[in-house]
Amino acid sequence: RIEGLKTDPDRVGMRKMMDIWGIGRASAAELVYQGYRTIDQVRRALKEEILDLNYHRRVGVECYEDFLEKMNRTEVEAIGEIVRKAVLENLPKAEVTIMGSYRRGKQECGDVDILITDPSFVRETPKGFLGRLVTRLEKSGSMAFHLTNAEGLHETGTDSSQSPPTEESIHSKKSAQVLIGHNHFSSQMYMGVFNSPIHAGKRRRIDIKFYPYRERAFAIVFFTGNGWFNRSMRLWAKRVKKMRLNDHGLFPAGDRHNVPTPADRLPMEASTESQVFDLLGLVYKEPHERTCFDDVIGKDGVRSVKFEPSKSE
DNA sequence: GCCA
DNA sequence: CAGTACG
DNA sequence: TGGCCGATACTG
Repeated sequence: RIEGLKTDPDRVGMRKMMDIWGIGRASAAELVYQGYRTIDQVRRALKEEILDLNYHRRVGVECYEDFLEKMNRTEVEAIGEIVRKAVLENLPKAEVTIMGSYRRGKQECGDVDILITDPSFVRETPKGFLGRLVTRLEKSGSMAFHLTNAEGLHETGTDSSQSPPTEESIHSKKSAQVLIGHNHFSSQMYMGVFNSPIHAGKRRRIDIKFYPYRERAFAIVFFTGNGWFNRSMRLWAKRVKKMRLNDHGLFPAGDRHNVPTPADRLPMEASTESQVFDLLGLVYKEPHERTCFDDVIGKDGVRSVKFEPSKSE
């Protein structure tokens, strides 16, 4: 099925299918192979039960147009404010900040990214907080759909609050992944759909993440982006500094013996973005300057970057 | 699909 | 595990 | 032309 689908209509169809949240290359190719090239064809097939999609994808289809629409900063701020209030009700000392393209100063934003930290939670996050937060937002009518099941989210398995996309269930499977290997950093992340407080009926994508206070500098860098800037920065960290960067910290690259569990190998400490750049020997860039791969520049040096592919290992 |  | 997502 | 981040996080 990866064969002769090279015609233009197929390319266009692929494009459209991939515009559905939750549909990537593989699934789009499959849909096109099955003859679906427009959102209306998908909706019709869904209604006639000729086609079946999982819950998250049904939400994606349901909100297709809304998700392709951009928001202005005022709307993003309005949504951020609603979330901030809800957070402060329970954690009065929490810091709630709008990240993503909004923080980079863009006039038009595709979604709302919210970072939550609290000086009271230095190395952990309040268990189940995000789930409870979202449940409250749901009760007050702000949440339209959930795209992840944050722990602490209205337990009762299949909930009735979600009506729209053909009902079914969302049973949360307590995957046996609770072994080692997980729980390393203990952050909380949530992805969902918010009812616009500005444009009635419009649904907006929202991501909310709660990080331990001591990880905040790294979390801020990550959540500010943009994506290419992050990738470039991580590549620099690995190739030039022999370290590994992610949203939880900057760590010395582990050897093969060392098998250091993230918990064991202590990360470099940083409490501000500037410190993260310093640790990496990079010229500090304001959020609005982080627009592409080449915006990552070494302090003492001209080279934008071309960090050698370090042939070995 | 993006970019060196 | 593959697929998708986030920046 | 050929690589391409994250010991990412989540779902099924």
